[in-house]
Amino acid sequence: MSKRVGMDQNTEELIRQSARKVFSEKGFSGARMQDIADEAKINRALLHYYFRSKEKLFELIFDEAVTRFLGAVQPIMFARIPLFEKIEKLVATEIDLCVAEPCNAMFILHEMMRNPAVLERRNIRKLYESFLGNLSVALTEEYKRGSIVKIEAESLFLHIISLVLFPFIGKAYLQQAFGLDEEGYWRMIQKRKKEVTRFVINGIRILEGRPEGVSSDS
Amino acid sequence: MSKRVGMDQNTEELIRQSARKVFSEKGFSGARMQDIADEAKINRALLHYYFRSKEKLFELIFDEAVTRFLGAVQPIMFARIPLFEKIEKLVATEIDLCVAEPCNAMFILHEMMRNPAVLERRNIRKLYESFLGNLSVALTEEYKRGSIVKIEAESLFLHIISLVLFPFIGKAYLQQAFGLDEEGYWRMIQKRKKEVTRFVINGIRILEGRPEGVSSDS
DNA sequence: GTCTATAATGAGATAGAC
DNA sequence: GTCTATCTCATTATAGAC
Repeated sequence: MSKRVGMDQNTEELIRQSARKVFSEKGFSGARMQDIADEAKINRALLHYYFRSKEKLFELIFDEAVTRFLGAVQPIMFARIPLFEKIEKLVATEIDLCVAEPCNAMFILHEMMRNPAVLERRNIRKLYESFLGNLSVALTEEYKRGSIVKIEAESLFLHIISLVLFPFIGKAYLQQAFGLDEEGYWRMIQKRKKEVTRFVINGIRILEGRPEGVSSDS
Repeated sequence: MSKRVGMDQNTEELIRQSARKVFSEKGFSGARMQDIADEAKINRALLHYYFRSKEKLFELIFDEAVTRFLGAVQPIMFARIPLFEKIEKLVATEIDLCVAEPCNAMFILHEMMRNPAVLERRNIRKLYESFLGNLSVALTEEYKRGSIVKIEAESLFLHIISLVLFPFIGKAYLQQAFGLDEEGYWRMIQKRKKEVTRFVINGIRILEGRPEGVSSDS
C-alpha cells in the first residue's frame, strides 16, 4: 500500500491506472483507447486483450470511482459521533479525497448526466436512505436540545457536498475568475476545510435562546 | 420575445438553438453533428454551410452560454443594494437561470476542464475583480457595523455559487441518491431558493453582541 | 439555401505472427 | 502476453446538383 510509484507489476493494474487517469480527465466520449494505451506505454490491442471493449473498461473504472467515493464517506455517516464533529470529518475527508483525485467528482457527475443508467444497478438509493435516516435522527436530537435550527437531512447533506465538491468541479473556471495559479488554488482548497466547516455549523447552530434560525417561513 | 415556439424563422437561429441543446447535454466530444442536424430537422451539410466546422459552432455556443450566465449575474453584483438583499437576489437569479437551462452549468465547467483555453480570450478575470472588489467593500462595511463575521469576498462568493450550481451539476446523481422523480427534483430546487439564502445569511450573520462567528482560528 | 453523394479520416475491435 | 497489420464502421467535411 506504500510503494506504488514504479508499479511495473502486472499489466492489468497498469492499464487500470492509465484508464482511470484518462477517463476521469476527458470523460468517456473524450477519451480515446489510444490515449489510454499511450499513458500506459503499451499497445492498443492489449487493452482489448485485458478488457474486451472501451465500454467494459469504462464501466469498471466508473464503478471503482464511485466505490472509492462512497467508501470514504460511509464510515463517517455511520459513525456515532457528535453532529458537529461528523460535519467536520465529512468535510475534511471529502476534500482530501478530491485532492487525491481532483477529476473524480466531475467525472462521476458528468457521466451520470450523460447516461443515468450507469449507476442504476448499484443501489445507491438504499445506501443514502441509511445515510440520511441516520443524519436525520442526529438533527432532530440537536434541534430538540435547542442547539440548531430545524433543517432536513437532505438539505444539510446537499449543502455540505455542494460546498465541498463544487470547487473541484469548477477548478478551471475558478482559477481564471479568481486569478489563481496551481499553488494558489490548492492553498485555497486547504483553507476551505476549516472555512466550510465553520460556515456550515454557523449556518445551522443556535447560540443563545434564539427561536428558530432567521425570521423566515416555516 | 414572447412567441418563440414555432420558430421557423431563419435557419441560422434554428441551428443555434439545436446546437445549444445538443452541446450542453452531451458536451463537445459527445455531440455529433448528426444529432444537431436531427434536432433542427435539417441536413448535416447545412450546418457546415452556416458554421464552417463543429469547432466553430461549438465556440459560438460556448461563448453564448458564458455570456448569458455572466449577463444575469453582473447587474446584481454591481447593484448598490444591501448585502443580504444582494445575496437573496443572486441566489434566486442564478437558480432561475439554471432552471431555464439546466445543463448549462455542467456544460461550461466540463468544457473548461477539458480545455481551459476556451475561455481565456474573454477576460473573465477583470470582470470578477470588479465583482469581488465590490462585494469586499460591502462585507467590510457590514463587518465594521458588527452585523456579520469576517469573511473574504472570494470565500462567500464561492460558497454561494457552490450551493446554487451544484444541485444542477449533480442532478442525475441526486435524483438517484435522494430517490426523486423529475417533479420531486424541481420542487426541491424551488425550495432551495429560500433555503440557501437563509443558510448563507445565517452562516455569516452575527445576531446580538457575538464576538466573531464561531470560536475558531483567525 | 438546401439537398444527395462522396471523400477523407478517425477510432474501436479483431486476426494472426511471435 | 504482446505486438503489427487490418477490418469495419462512424463522423467530419466537401463537391456538386437542384
